[in-house]
Amino acid sequence: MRHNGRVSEAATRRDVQREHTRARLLDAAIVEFRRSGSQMADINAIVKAAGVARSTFYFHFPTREHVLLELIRRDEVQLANEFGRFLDTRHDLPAVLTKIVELVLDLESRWGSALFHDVISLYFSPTRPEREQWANHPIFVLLAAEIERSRIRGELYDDVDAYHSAAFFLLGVYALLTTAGESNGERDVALKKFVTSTLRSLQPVG
Amino acid sequence: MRHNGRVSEAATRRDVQREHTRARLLDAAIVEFRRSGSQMADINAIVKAAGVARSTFYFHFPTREHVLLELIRRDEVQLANEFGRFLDTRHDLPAVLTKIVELVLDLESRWGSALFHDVISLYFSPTRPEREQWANHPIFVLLAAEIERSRIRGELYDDVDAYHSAAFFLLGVYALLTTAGESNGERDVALKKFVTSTLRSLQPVG
Amino acid sequence: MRHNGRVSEAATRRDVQREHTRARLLDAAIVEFRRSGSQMADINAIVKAAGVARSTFYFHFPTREHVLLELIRRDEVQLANEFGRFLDTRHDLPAVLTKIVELVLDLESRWGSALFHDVISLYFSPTRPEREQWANHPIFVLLAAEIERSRIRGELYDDVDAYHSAAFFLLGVYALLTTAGESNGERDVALKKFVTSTLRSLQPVG
Amino acid sequence: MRHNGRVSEAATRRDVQREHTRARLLDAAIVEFRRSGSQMADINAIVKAAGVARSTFYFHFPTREHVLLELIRRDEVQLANEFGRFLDTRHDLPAVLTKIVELVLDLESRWGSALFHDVISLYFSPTRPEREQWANHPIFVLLAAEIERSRIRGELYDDVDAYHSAAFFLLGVYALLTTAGESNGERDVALKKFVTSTLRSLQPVG
DNA sequence: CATGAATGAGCGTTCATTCAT
DNA sequence: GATGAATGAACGCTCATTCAT
Repeated sequence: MRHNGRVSEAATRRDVQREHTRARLLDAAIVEFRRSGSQMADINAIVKAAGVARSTFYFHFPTREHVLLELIRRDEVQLANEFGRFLDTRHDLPAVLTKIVELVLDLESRWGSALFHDVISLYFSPTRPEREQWANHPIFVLLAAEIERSRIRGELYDDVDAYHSAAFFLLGVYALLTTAGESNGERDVALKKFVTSTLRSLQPVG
Repeated sequence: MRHNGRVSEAATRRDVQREHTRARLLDAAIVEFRRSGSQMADINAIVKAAGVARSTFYFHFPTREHVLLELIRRDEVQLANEFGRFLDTRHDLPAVLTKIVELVLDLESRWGSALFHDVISLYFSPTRPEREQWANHPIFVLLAAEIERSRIRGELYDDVDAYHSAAFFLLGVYALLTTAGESNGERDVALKKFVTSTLRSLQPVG
Repeated sequence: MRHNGRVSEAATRRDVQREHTRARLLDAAIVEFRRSGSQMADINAIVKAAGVARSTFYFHFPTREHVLLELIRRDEVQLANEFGRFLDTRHDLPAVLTKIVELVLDLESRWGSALFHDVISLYFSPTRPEREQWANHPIFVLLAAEIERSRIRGELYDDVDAYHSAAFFLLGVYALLTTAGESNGERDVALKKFVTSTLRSLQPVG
Repeated sequence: MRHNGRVSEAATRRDVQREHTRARLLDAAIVEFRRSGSQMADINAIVKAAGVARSTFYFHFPTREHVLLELIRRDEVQLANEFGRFLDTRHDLPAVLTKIVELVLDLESRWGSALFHDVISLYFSPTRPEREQWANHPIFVLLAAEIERSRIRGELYDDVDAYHSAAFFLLGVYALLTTAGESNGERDVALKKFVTSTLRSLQPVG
C-alpha cells in the first residue's frame, strides 16, 4: 500500500537473493551429506558451510528430506537423459540391464554410498513424498517400456509382466548396492550374476 | 572370581530378577520400536512402559542397537526352527520360496514395518555387527542349502549359484516388503510374481 | 558481516533482550552459587529461578566457570574502583591494609563463603584462565604499587619486595577468610593481628 | 542364637577380611587420588583398581572425604614425628621455619600437588570434620609451642601471639604452595622470601 | 529475506546411594 | 561382609523448531 511501482523490482531482487542462498545451502548440503550420510549430517554443519544462519535453512527447506529431494531431482533428470540416449542406439536386453547397473554405479560413486543409501531408502520410506514413487522413477519407466517392447517382439516369455520385472530388477540392483559390507570385487560379481539371473527369469535360455 | 560354589546358586535369585527386568525392558522396547522404528524410539517411553528407571535401561543395554540385536536373536531362532520343520516335510522349490515369503510376512506383521525395516537394514548397515552377516542368517543358510540340493537333483539349471540365488531372493523379498507405499493387495501380487520370476531364473520352464 | 549500517541499530533491540536474559541467568546463578558453591550448584535450579529453558543457560555460558568469571569480572571492577578512590585520599600503610581487609570482607559477605572460596580458588586453580593471574588482580596491582611508593618514601625496610609482600598479604587475608570454622569474632581478631604482623614484616617497629 | 562358640572366631575372620578389603581400597584410592585429585577421581576407578564392588566402597567409607581423612591421618603422624625429632636438636627460629617448608614440600611431592591441594582445603572446607581443626594439626601445635618458647627466651617481640603467628605461617606456606601456576623456581624464591618476611614480623631485625 | 535468541525434548552418561540377597 | 541390580538426580550436549525483529 505504501509501495510504488518499484515493488516488483524489489521482489525480484529478493528472488535473486533467495535463490542464491538456496543454492549455497544445497551445495553445502551435498558436501555434508556425502561426508556422513543424510541421517548423521547435522544442519549445523550445513548452515555453517553455507555461511548462513541456522534458521535460514528452515526458511528454505521444511525438513532435511526436502533437501535430499532437490538433490535427487537434479540427478534423476540427468540419469534419465543418459539412459534415453543409450536406448536410442542399437541394443539388446542384456546390454540394457548392464547399462543400468553401470549408470547406477556411477550415481553411487558420485554420491557416496552412505548418501546413496539414504536416497534409495527414500523410495522405501513409509513417509516418502508422493512424487518419489517407483512409477515416477525415470529409469524405471524407461526400463519397463523397454521390457514390454522386447516382450512384444517375442524375445521374452509371453506372460512377462514388464512393470514388475522392471521393479524387481531395479530394486535388486539397489538392494545389492546397499550391501556395503562386501568388497567391491564381490559386489561386481554379484551384480553380474544378478543380471544373468534376471535375464533367465525373462527369456528362455537360448 | 572370589566366589565359591554356593554363590552361583545364591546368585540365581538375582539372575532371575535381572532377567525379569531385562525382559520387561525388551517387551516395552518392542512396543515402542514397533511404533516408531528403533532410531526414533523414545527411551523415556520405553523405561516408563517397563516401569523402571531410565538408568536401568542403560544398565542393561549400552545402546539401543543392543536391544534390537537381542530382539532379532529371539525371532531368528524361532524363524529358523519353523523353517527347518517345514523343510523336514515333503516339499518342492516353489513351496519353499512361498513358505519363506509367508514366514517373512509373519515376521513383518509381528514387528511392524518400521521396526522390520530397521532390522533388515541392520543386514545392510556398514557398521553391522559380525554376526549379522547374510552368511549367518538362518533362513539364508537353509535356503541356499535347499537350492543346492535341488540343483544336484538336476531340477535346476546346472550352473545355478545357490549362494547368490538365495541372496537375491531374500534380498528381493525384503526389498519388496520395505516398499510400504503399495496396498497389501498389490504387495501380495508383487510377491507372488517375484516368486514365479525367481523360479524361472532357477529352473527351465516346464 | 553481510549487515549494513541499519542492522546494528535494529539488532540493538535483540541485544537488549539477550543481555536481559543473560543478566537474569547471572542473578539466578549468584543466588544458587551462594547457596552451594559453584561446583555443586544445580543448573536446573538456576534456569528455573531465571525462568528460562535449560538450554538457554548453555546458549549463554559454555560452562559454569564462564558464569563465575563473569561474576568476578563484575565485582573486580567495582572493588578496584572503590580501592582506587580510597588511595586518592590521605592514608598510611596501616590504613591501606585495613581498607583491603574491609573490602574483601565486604566481597565475602556479598558472595557467601562457599562462592567466595570458589572464586579465590580460581586464582589458585591449575587450570585458571590467563586473565585470572595474580598479576592482573586489581587490588594486588594497586597494593603492590602502594607498598613500593611507601618503600621509596623510606617508610619501609629498604629491601622490601613490594610484589611478594603484596602477594603474601592478600593470600593471607584470603586464606584466613576461607578458614570458615572459626566464629566471626575470632576471625576479626585474627585479621587484625594479621595486619599488625604484616606491617611488622614491612617496617621497623616505631 | 543359632550360633555356638565359633562365632567370635568367625567374626575375627570377618574382621581380617574387612581390614584387608579396606586396605585394598585405601591403596587404590591414594593411587587414583594422586592421579587426578580427589575431586575428579571417581569411585568407579577406585573400586575397579581395588577389585571390589562399587557398593563395597560405601560399606567402608560413607563419603570420599573419609578416605582422604584416613590418608591424612597416616602422614600427619609421620610428619609430626619427624618435626619433633628436629626440634630435639639444636636450632634457631629461622631453621625451624625453613624445616617446616621443607617438610611440607616433601609432603606435597609425595602426594602430588592436586591431591595435596584437596587435602589442605579440607582444613578450610566449611564441612570439614571436627578433628581437622588447625588446633589439632601436629605441626601447628609444635610450631606454636616453639614460637612461644622463643618469645619467652626474649628472642621475639614481647607481644607476639604464638598461636596466630604459627597459623599465619602455616597458612601462608600452604597458600603459596597451592599457587600452582608459577614455576618451581619462582615458588622456591617466594617461599624463601616468605620465611624472611615472617621472621621480620616476629623479631626485631638484627 | 534473513537472523539469532530461545525453546523443549531427548540423548547418553556419570555417580552416589540403597537394598535384597 | 560383600555384592550387583536398581535407582534418581544431574550433567553437558545436540538439534529441530519457533518467533519477534
